[in-house]
Amino acid sequence: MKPTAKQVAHEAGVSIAAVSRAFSPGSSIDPLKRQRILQVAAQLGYSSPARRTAEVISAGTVTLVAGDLANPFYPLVLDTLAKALQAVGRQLLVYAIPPQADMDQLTPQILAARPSALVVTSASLTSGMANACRQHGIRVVLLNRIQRNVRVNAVACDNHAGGRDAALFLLGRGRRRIGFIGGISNTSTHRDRAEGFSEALRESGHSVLAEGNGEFTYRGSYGAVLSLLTAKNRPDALFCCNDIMALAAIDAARELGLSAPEDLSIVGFDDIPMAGWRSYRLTTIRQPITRMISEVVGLIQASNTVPLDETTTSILPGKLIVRGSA
Amino acid sequence: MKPTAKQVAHEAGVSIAAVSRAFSPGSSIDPLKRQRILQVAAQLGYSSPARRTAEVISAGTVTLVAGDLANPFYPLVLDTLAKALQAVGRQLLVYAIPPQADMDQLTPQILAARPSALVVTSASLTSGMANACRQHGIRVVLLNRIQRNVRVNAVACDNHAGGRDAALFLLGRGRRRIGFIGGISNTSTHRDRAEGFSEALRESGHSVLAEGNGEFTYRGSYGAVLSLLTAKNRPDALFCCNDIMALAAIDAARELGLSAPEDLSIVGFDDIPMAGWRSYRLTTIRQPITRMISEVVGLIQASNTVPLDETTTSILPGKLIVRGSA
DNA sequence: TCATTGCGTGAAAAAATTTCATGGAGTCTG
DNA sequence: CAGACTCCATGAAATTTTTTCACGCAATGA
Repeated sequence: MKPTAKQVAHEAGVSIAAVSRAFSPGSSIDPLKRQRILQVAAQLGYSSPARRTAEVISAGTVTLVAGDLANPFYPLVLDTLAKALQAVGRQLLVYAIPPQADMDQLTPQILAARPSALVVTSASLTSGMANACRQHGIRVVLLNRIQRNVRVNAVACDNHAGGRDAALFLLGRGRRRIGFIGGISNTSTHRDRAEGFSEALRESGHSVLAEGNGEFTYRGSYGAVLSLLTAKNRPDALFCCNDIMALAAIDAARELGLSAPEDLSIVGFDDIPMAGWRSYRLTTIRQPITRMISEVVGLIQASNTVPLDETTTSILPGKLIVRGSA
Repeated sequence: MKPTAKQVAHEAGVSIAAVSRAFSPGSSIDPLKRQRILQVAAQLGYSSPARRTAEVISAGTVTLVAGDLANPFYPLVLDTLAKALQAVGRQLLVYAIPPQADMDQLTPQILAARPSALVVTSASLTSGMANACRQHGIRVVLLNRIQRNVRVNAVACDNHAGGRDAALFLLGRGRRRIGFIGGISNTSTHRDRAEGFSEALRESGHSVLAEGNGEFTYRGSYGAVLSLLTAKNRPDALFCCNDIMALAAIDAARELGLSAPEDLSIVGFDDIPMAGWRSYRLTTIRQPITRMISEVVGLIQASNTVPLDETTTSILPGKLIVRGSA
């Protein structure tokens, strides 16, 4: 009836001991053999007792690998995700990793906990990690990160269109000397927003006047904007790759006695709570967090019906929220 | 040499099967008997394989039960804690629970994951939970929460002294019509800060002019401050129980054409990153997050040497950071 | 009062893990 | 380059643990 290690051993042509070892992390066994055994075991639906315990422990838990919690957008994501999972009877575990840390170092730990799914918002998912997850039957969802070289699920805001919208809006406001404050250049959020933005400008016969690197932080953006605004050919508009950088831009402008929207227009991206605060009234592209999280939860919940290697990419439209800053 | 279930069974006067069952969650066994077996097992240093697996899984992991992630102070805590734990080779798991959710519902899930320690920053720890943790050998540290009815470790900023400092500072600035914007009244952070504040005023022969309830949120505070500032006897100073409420106070004042520090002084509590932003320059009491987290990590690391029922309460001094708002 | 149901229990069967002895691949050493 | 040595993977067997099974006891309901 219930599959046993003996059956798996027979099927895989190895000893029972080998099967046991395949399921005990850290025991001495050829990785290839382990892989073969685990595959056979998966086919027969076999789990070792230890594995079953682990499954019970982690039943219904989802692991979030989050970086850059200094950006208020991500606590917001964390909060929303936690609540959404709660609503479907699941729990959220968070690995908060420092921005520069290597995700591969975390891999064993994350896999050992056997989450039913992995949601990644940190910088990058290595393909090694992705493969390891596939092998262990862990569904992976990239949130607000698109990675073309790896076959995983992804949910993101339409960053490209958002960038376009920002450009068209600024042009519509009559701005022509338009600057751009970027984040970290090898992230998809930066790349897509930047591309959409400059593409739309180009199509309208314009181009990006000046560029600064704000590193996705307040401080980074503040400095970058100060130098952009004190340069010879001062921009009359700035599109910032995320909201904290846009808020920093407003503050940097104020430092120079300039104010938005009179002296320059400023547009952000994310729509974090502070964007609506009275001292900023930031015009920004709102990411549809609730819908994004719904998608993520949907993908996770589909675990039972949809095969693991059938991956989906959801690109949800953002929305331009016009407030006072542009 | 290594203790076995047989020995435990003999010692406890039960069958081997019973020992096995005691270690499998959800199996049919008298809770009292389970408890007795677990106790004997602990004495002999026995763990079932399943339990050992669980221990490996959760080795070095600390669970953070966090509420109110909308207050940027807590993501900051989360971030700092994650990095501190990383530095000592541990990992951080976060249960993000909605502010109003019942922690007792989470208890089984949290205990099943067998974290080596539990850090709680959410509203309240029930004594049932605390007892369950003690029984399972899980060290509990309350962070920024003091609870006198439960014997657990606690690390917090000296909220009482912080409240006093705020009061004395405002008096020193010549303010006399001093208002207070509170958070949620049954939290120790609210209570201690409010008490320290009004106590210091009283000792100097003054008193709190008016009180508003900001519910620890921007929106709540904004409304409360608006009504306080449009009332007959307008305060010339406000002490807000945390920083987002203080930032809301500055914004509400601006809405009425008033500005800090000219028309009124505003002091916050926490020193979140936004407090230093140019548009606010909030004078506030800085919580020593790094030191607090060090203490927390120290308490967790002491697991091996210090007995579980020896609890410590660390109250660390905050520091008044004078910026522009008062 | 008497089924009936559900739960806890130990003995025994079944299953899994660990130990042990072995052999082969790689590596250092003379 | 041979020989000794180490390291690690491996299956058989011993050991340990889990699960099944049958039973007994208490609570529930007709």
